[in-house]
Amino acid sequence: MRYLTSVRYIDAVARIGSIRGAAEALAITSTALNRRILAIEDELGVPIFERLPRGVRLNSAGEILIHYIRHQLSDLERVRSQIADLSGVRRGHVAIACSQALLPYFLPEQIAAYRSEHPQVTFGVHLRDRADAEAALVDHAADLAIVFEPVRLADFHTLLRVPQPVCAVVGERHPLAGRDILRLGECLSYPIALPTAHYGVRHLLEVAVQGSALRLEPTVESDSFEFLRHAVLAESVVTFQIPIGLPDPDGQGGTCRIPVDPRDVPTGVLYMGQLKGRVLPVAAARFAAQISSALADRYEVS
Amino acid sequence: MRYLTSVRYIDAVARIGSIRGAAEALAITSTALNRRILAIEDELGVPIFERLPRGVRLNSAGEILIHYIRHQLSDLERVRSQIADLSGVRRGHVAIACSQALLPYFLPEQIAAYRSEHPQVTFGVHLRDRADAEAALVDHAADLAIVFEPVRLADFHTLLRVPQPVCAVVGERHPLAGRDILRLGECLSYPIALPTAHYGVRHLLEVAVQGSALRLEPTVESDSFEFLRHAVLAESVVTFQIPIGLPDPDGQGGTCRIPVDPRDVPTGVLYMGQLKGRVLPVAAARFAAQISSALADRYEVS
DNA sequence: TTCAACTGCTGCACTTTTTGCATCACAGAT
DNA sequence: ATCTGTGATGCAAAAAGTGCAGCAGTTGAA
Repeated sequence: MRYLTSVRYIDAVARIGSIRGAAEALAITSTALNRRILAIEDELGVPIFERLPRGVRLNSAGEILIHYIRHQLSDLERVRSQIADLSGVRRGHVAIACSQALLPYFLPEQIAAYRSEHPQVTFGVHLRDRADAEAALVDHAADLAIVFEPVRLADFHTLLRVPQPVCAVVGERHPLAGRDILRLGECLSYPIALPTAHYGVRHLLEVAVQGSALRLEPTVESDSFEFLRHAVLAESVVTFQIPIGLPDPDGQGGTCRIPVDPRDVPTGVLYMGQLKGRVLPVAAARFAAQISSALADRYEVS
Repeated sequence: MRYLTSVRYIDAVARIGSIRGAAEALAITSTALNRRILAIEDELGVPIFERLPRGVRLNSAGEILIHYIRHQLSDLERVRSQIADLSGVRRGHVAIACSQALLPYFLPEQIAAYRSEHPQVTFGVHLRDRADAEAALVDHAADLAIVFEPVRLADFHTLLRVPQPVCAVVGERHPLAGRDILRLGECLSYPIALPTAHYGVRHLLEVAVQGSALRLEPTVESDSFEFLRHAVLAESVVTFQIPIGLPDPDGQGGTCRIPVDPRDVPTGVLYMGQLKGRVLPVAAARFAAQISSALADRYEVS
């Protein structure tokens, strides 16, 4: 929609933090962009950017305005997708911010399934930790967030909660392989590979050993869940992940998942949510519904 | 804001129902307006108006769009007023849809009080019956609605409820004058003047006589509360109104109000509310707060 | 029917707005 | 002091929007 170019420009300048930089990204000259901003500030009667030696930054009036602008822009997307829906075609774009566990198996399958029904819908999948995922919702960079054990929930409207017990993952020739359930102590008697500190699984494990005689002494640490899953194939270590990030229990490629006794490690929760107060575009809402039902089939949800 | 001219035009066309008519109202030529609409429809990919022999009307895509547009326009007003508030000046416009009872005393006083504090704020006061007041909220023609006993509350978010017992109003020389409380039967033994059927007070009275031996046989009917108040001065009739629409009990100009026993006539409720899900501009929100506290001082509120 | 009055739409000339180039003034980093 | 980055501005070209006159179509009354 042409008539919103000015506000798109403001959004870009706010994100990029410099008029010249945003101009380049928008493929126009800085002159045109600068003039549009001056014009808007003139109409508004107050400046919305403070000019710094290294660029511009929103002032408080600008902060108010940018919230309005981003709502306006994403509402327009919703309206367009609703209107497209009227004529039978479902189109649109769904932007998802999620944690690593969703990347290898779950989301690719779900997106493929959705796109086979509605090929006009495009997807964006962005890896974000818990705090950044909520931030992405707030500045409308994402429609949906799927995160494990989120910290704060101020602007987060929960659509779904899925319990995810922490599972030990071992190679199929590891001594623990084939067990039905494990006590945490058993796992920790072998060399372990852990995600780095700020991830949800690590947090749950830290909580678990708190006040017990057990200690977490990882031989390998990584911020890549994919690396950890492959580490158990390469050497005889135990790592911990949540079910949704693991391959199907049948026919898995050489790894073995065993739930850890919930008496030792509290069960984590995976949350799907959206920005509080926002109305999602048709495509995003329907995709969220699909995810909900897919998760309900696999796990107990609430 | 210049950049919203196109959507303002669409709003006008939708309200007026004809391009040429709207063009005249907007002080431009029909050519320009027509072209803007064609351009928007072109960008959107679908028409938003259906062309009728006598003008245009929104189609279903247009209905979706107009909701978005009106939200956008009124949100901009809120943003502007919030930004103005940052610099200390409270400006803006408050549009109120209300029933007749608010017009003679209450609203003029309240608006005068508010404007003495914030002269930059302008007001619009629109007489609407209960259904139309809610419609005015929905299409953003009003920020606040103050109505008596509203019928449906689908898009209405109640901000305040004030009980308003039905009062008999008589001239100061009427036989009933000076009483503290009246039974309905006493009133109906005199000639009565009533509001026409669809008003709240009339409705409460109709309910009251339902299934009793009493009957409402008005000698005068009017849709003007002002006329009814003056009727009791001109001849010896009894009429019925709610307290907020009556002059101060002390020093009133020749009329006398006496509550009707609530055992006979159920107490009505005055509602103040806004459009559900909307965030009001600063001025409207503060005015609503002032009204709330003013009413809380006078009546029991909930 | 016939005609007037209304509708939305369109080609062309004109006006207004927006854009881009070259340049300036300023602030921090080197 | 120099250099590199920033946003702002005068001026001319390009683009977008506007108004006039006139088109085709429908409705409703004579």
